[in-house]
Amino acid sequence: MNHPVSKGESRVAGMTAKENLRPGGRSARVQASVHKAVRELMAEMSRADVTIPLIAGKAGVTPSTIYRRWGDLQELLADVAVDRLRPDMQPIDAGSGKADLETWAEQYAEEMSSGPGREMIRDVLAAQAGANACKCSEYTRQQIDVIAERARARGETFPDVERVMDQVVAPIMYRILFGDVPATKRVRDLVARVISTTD
Amino acid sequence: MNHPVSKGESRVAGMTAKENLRPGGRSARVQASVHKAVRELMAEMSRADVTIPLIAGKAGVTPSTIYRRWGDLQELLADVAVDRLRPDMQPIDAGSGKADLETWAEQYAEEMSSGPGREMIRDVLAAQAGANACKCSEYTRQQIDVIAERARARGETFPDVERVMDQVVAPIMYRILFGDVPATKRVRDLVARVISTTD
DNA sequence: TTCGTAAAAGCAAATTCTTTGCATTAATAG
DNA sequence: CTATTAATGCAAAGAATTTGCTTTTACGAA
Repeated sequence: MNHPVSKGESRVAGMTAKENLRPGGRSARVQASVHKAVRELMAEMSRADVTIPLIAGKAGVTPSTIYRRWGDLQELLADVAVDRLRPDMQPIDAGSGKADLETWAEQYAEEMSSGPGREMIRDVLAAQAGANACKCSEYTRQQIDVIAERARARGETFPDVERVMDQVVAPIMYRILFGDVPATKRVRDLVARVISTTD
Repeated sequence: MNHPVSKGESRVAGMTAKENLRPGGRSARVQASVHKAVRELMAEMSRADVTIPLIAGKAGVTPSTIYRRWGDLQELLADVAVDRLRPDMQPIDAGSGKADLETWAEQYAEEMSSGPGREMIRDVLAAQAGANACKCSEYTRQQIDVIAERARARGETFPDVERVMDQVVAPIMYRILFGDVPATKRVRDLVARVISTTD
């Protein structure tokens, strides 16, 4: 009922010490091994069968360490999921703002509607801490921002980022979350509409 | 790992028996008392403190009954949440399709972004069974359908229901889920746009 | 470097939740 | 009314969670 829980990093510190030169302090090492254990376990078994004692065993820490740092399984899974949802590359340059957005949106829809994608989103949204969810939409916003900047640099008009969030990202995510899997055609239509109604 | 779980009603049956004339069979009674217990407990304490043994005690059943019927707390909470998310009335008639939609959307945004609203949505989405989430968007679709039919009966043009889902409902829900609370003005703008771009 | 301090981790016992087999009760069909 | 099937109660066994206390580790200061 009262977790010290400092989420993610606990203090990546300056580390003047002898050993420990590489990554971070002990906290960082524990976090890394726990995250790794979670990813591996999620890959080899059903999410319903992953438990904290299991994770702890695989990560080489005690369960109480995990309970104290993350509070419960939900929060830990959300923490790991957010990590995995961070884009690992810039949006592909397809020649024009519209093509860029189309390419990006199709990939986004595909990744997010995949089995693992849905699970990660669920994990993020299921957690109490809303911060993780915020981070996710922030990642998305940044990607779109890159596309928008690129378009403007080319001298094209491009809709406001928030407009894109409302008219492209939101519908895709809504349908993924509430049952439908958005078809490619639908995604293209969303992009076409937001581009064509750009003020 | 292997729940008989027949979700909701198990068979509201014909009940020829002497007693039991009113609601349904034993199953229905148990479901009702468990749902009631959940609602009451959620009202009087933090969601994190609500446990199955607690619910069972308040509902006058044994924990194993709940485990066998619902599988786990998540599923039970989702089941209760869906119930509470079912609209209890038709959308208000505000004179025109646009006004109807505006009125409905503002109320929807307010209810869903409230504390209890967010919790219910989270509960629904966190559950494994996707059926509950589907039901939710189905409720919404039906409400909009009523508004659309009314508008057409008046001879107005009104956007396709799926367009409204994409351009009004989805953005509202996305922002609620991923951090923002949509302001009234934003909701009005969404409605204005979907109405003004009706083919 | 060495020492002191504070945060984090280990350990283990106590508690609470979850699962399961078996007995019992209730609802339905015949 | 009786047989059958499904659902619940009960209680023991198994896991997970919580917690107090000890030990380790990282970091700052002397």
